[in-house]
Amino acid sequence: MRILSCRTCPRRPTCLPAYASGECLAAFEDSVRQRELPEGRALVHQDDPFLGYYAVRSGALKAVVAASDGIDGVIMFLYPGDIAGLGAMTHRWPKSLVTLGPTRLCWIPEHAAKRPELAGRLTSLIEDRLQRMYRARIMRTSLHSAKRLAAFLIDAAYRLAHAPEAWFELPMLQREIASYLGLATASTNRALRELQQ
Amino acid sequence: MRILSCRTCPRRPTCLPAYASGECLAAFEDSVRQRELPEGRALVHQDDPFLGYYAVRSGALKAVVAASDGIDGVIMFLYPGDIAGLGAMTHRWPKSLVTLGPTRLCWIPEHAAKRPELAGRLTSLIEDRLQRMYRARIMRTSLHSAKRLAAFLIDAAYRLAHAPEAWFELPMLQREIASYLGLATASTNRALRELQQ
DNA sequence: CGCGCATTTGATCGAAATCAATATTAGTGG
DNA sequence: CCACTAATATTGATTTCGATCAAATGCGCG
Repeated sequence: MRILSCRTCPRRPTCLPAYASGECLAAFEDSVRQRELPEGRALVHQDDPFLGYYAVRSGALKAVVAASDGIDGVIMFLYPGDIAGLGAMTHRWPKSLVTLGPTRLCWIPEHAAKRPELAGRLTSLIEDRLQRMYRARIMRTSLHSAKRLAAFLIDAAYRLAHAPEAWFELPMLQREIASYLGLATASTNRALRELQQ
Repeated sequence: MRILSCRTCPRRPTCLPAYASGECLAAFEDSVRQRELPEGRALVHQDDPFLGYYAVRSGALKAVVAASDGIDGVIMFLYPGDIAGLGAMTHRWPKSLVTLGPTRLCWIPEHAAKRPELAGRLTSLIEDRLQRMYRARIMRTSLHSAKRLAAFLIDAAYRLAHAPEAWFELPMLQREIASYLGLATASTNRALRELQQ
């Protein structure tokens, strides 16, 4: 009996085997391994050797980089449906990944992702990521704190609220949002309550 | 007689066919087309359909995006050896590309870049781009104006000064640097002369 | 309960935006 | 080759935003 099934996985549309089927999908499923982590654990550390991708099934993670001068910053958040490792495969992990809560993941070994049938899909996932970074970049350089935060929240809502609920929970701390947005925690807080009116 | 030869191209190490040889390289060369543009021309416009990559042989370009509210910003600069289109291929060009001076390019049609022998190379180019964006992102959120400008200049020097000269020319205007760094033109200017001492 | 951590809030300060005015450069046509 | 023009660069004065510092409040947990 197979513990894990991509066939029935609700996140398949955003995952690597989105369009895979038949033999290819079966082989893929067999090489994927599930993993579960509690809050505050490092899934990978910066400069760890890259061995495979991780697909987020539930929970969330932050990507943290330590800059040269000791400043460390949150450069992105990974939500369910996201794939970690898209910028790492050639060499090493460029950032650490830390869980923001209990998190379930699928580990996709590199050889499974590199199947020729999936090459196009992998490329398009990386491109999507690149485009998302472009958009995030504009928002971060051209908007002031309140609007910047608003843009962050809209993005988070879009990616976190899978059910069309009227509310959703943010898995990260305000200080982590602040680091991500390049603001002080105090400013972030003020912007937040300003938006709450 | 072949007008264009990747074999002898000094930029091949950073280009798509870096490690290609023999038959593959010959076929690649045959499908590439050269193109030359004067200053201030748009190579592609935002949302144009994507038909292929462009490798910069000489000159430079800026990548400009028009945000929703009319603000347009310079997202990146392309220097000789860079490849344009790494974030576009699935759909459309996410940004406009405008020459900053007379610029020579190689157009690489999509089918040529998608040759299976080059798949790995293409992926690693996209990853390099992604990593560069990560690094640029840290620098932009964690540094103040003078250091931010310094980081930009170091990057530009590294990518522009192919001959180990003691100086090099920046192909873009100060206002474009300002847009790229998310500063006012006045602040950029002040930071520049502060660095000049 | 009390400790540690996160959030909230206030007061102050500084960096950079903005506004505004010149200087410099480049480009154009006479 | 020289006005004339437009665009860019430079510089100063002022203001605004957000960082920083500091203190208080709230909260979860052993």
